[in-house]
Amino acid sequence: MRTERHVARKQVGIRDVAAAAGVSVTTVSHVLNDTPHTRTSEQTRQRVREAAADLGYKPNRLARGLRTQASGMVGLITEEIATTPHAGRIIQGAQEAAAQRGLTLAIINSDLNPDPDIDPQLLRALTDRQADGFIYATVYHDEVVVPPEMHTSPAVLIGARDGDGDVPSVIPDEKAGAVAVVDMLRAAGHTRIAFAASSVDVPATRGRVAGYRERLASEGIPTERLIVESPTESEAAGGYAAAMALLNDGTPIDERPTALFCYNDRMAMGAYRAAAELGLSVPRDLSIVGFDDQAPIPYSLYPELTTVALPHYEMGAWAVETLAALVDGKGEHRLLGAHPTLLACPIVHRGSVASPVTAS
Amino acid sequence: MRTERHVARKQVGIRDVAAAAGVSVTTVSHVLNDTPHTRTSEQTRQRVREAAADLGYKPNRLARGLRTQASGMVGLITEEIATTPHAGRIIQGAQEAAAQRGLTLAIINSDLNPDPDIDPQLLRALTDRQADGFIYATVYHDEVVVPPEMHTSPAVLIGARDGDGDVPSVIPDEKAGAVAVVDMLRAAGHTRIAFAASSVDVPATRGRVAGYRERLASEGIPTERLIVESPTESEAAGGYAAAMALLNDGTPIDERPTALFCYNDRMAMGAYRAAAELGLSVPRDLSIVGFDDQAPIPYSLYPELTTVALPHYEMGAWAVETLAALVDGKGEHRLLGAHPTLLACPIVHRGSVASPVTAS
DNA sequence: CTGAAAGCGCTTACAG
DNA sequence: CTGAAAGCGCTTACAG
Repeated sequence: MRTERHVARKQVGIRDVAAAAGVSVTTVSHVLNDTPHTRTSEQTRQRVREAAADLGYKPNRLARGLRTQASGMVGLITEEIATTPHAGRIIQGAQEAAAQRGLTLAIINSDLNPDPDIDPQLLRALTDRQADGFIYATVYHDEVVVPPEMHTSPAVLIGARDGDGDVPSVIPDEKAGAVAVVDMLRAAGHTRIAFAASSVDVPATRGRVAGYRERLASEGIPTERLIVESPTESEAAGGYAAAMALLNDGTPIDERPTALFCYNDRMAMGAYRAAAELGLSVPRDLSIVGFDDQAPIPYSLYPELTTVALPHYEMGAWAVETLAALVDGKGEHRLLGAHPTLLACPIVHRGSVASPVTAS
Repeated sequence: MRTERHVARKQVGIRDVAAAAGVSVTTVSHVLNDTPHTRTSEQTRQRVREAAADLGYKPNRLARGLRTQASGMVGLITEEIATTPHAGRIIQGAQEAAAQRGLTLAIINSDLNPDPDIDPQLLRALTDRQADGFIYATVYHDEVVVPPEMHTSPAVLIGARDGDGDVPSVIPDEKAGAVAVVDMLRAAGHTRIAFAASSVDVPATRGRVAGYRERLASEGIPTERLIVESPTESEAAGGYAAAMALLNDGTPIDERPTALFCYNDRMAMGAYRAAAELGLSVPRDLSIVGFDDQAPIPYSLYPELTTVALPHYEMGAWAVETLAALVDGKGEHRLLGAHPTLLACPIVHRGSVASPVTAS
C-alpha cells in the first residue's frame, strides 16, 4: 500500500467528453476551439461545454502541438540574466505578453558571451520542443551574429541588432534619453552641465554621451571641458573620481558646473559622495541626474535621484508581440530587421534636480 | 514568389533516419535513447548514429512527451519577479539545474499575492502543457496554501512553507546568518553591537533579529537598548533614522555601539550616511554589516559593505533537483514537506568591519 | 451539419 | 537481436 499521490488519475481526454456529450470527438474539438465555418447547433455546443466542464477536461497542449505543428511556446534566451540588473523586467514583459496570447515562455540562461556569435547549442532545447519562436536578449554587443535557426524560424533580438540586418531587434533609445535630460536641465536654467562618462565600451556608452554632446553643441555650448571619463569602471568609485575632477579642479566657484549628468546611477552614487565631501548640497548647489533607474539606488539616495528609465519591460513585451506577428505570418520582418526599433527611455523625476541658485 | 523563410523544410523524423540506416524505427529509437536491456550490434549502432548526424536529426520532444507522458518541462511561478531584488538568481539556479537534467524551464509571472492562497489559474498554462512539476516562489509569506494540482503533482515551494506540511519547501536560514554575523563581530572584538531592525513584517524580519538577539543573550549581553526599529520602511531613510537614534542619543562616546548590524543593505546605506554626518569613519569608528548582498549596493558604498548573501541561486537549483527526484519517484517528499529545508546565508566579507579602536 | 478515420512523431510491449 | 504495430491525445481534410 504505497503512497501513490503522484500517479495521475486517468487524465480525462477529448474522447471522454465526446462520450459524455453523446457526440463525436470531431464535434467536441470544433466547439471547444470555436473552429470557424463549422456550424454546430447551439444546443449541441451547450451540451459539449457542459460535459467538458463537468469532467474538468483540459486539452493536452502537447498532443495539440504535435498535430498542429505549433507548440505555443516561445523561448527566451538571456545572457547572464543575473548580472544584467533589470533582466527580470524583460522576462516579466515577455511573460505577460506571452500569457495574453496563450503562449508559454521558456527560459534559457546563457553565460556572458564575449564574442558576438550566438551559440547554436543554446537553441537546442527550444528547437527540440518545437518552440514557435526565439528571443535572444543581450546587453553587451551592438551587433550579434545569429545561428541559422534564428534565420529560418521567427526570431527577435533584444539589446543588439542582427549583423545580417535580417532579424528584427529592439534597443533602448539611449541617445534620445540623454537629449531629454539636457533639455530638462536647460529648461531648469542650467548652462554649465557636466557629464561623468563611462570608460567601458558598451552600446549604452556611446548613445548617452552622443545625446549629451550633440544637444549641447546644437545650442552652441562647448562641452570639451565638461566631460570627464570615469578612471575605472562605471561604478560608484568611478563616479566619485569623475565628479571630483569636474568639481574640484580649481576653477572659480561661479564657473563650476551647476548640473552633473552621470552615465549611470551607480556613478551618480559616487557623485553624491563627492558633492557631500565638497560641501555641495544636492540639488541646491548641484543638480545630479543618473541613468538606468536601477533599483534600489534612486530611492536609496538622499535626495532621491532623478534618472532615466530603461524600457526593459517594454522590450520584453515588444519581443513577443513581434514574434507572435511573425508566427502568424503578419509583419514584414525583413523590413523590421534592417533597423532596430528604438524604445523610449523616460525621465523619472525625483528630487535631485533644481534650478541653479546663481542666477546668470 | 512569396518569401517562405518561415516555412519549415520537411523536418527530418525518426523514420528518415531508419530508412537511411536501413533499420527499423524501433532500433533507431533504442540506440538513440540508449534503451537498457537492448542489445544492438555495435555496428548497427554506429550506422544509426551516423545517419542521424548526417540528416541532422533532432527528436521531437513534443511527440516523445505525448508518448511517454512526461513533457520534460518544469514550471516556475514567481510572484512579482520584478520587485524581488534577486529573483533573477532563482531563475538562473533553476534554469541551470534544469538544463543539466535535460529539462526545460517555463516561467509564469504572477502579481504579488496579498493572501497566502495560491491561485490555481496560474498553473493552467503549465498543466495544459503537461509540466512534470511545479515550483512556486514567493517572498512575502511564511506559509502558503497550495492548490490541489500541487498536491497531486510533484511540486516544491521557494521562500515559504506549505501550510499543510505536504509540499517540500526551501528557505534561507536567516537566523543562522544573523548568528554568524554576531560571532564574526564578537571575534573582531566588538561588545556593543547594535541592530537596526525592520518594521515590516516579512519572514526575513523575524529570523534576523532573533539570531542577533538570541546570540547576544546567550553570551549574557543585554540587547534592549541596542535594537531600534526603522521608523518607516526598510529603506535607506529608515536605516539613516535608526542609525541616528542609535548613535546620537546622548550616550557618552565610549559607550556608543562600535558595530551596527542592519536588517538589510538598503538600511545600511542610510547608516553610512548617518555615520558620515556624525563624523564617524567606517569601519574605524563604526563597523557596519548589512544583509541581502543586494547588487549594486555593497560595492557602491565606500568602504564596500560586508554583508550576508541570500542563497537565491541555490534555492532555485535545490527546487528543480528536488522536483526531479520527486518525478523520478525517489525521495520521501512527505518527510520533506514537514519542515522547510534551510539553506545557508554566507557572510560576504568586504571592507566595512574592523576591530574597535577603543580597546576595552 | 456531423462523424469516421488518418496522421502528427515518437516509444514500447510484443512477436518473430 | 530486431521489427511491425499499437497508441499517446489531439486536429482536420474528407465523406456522408
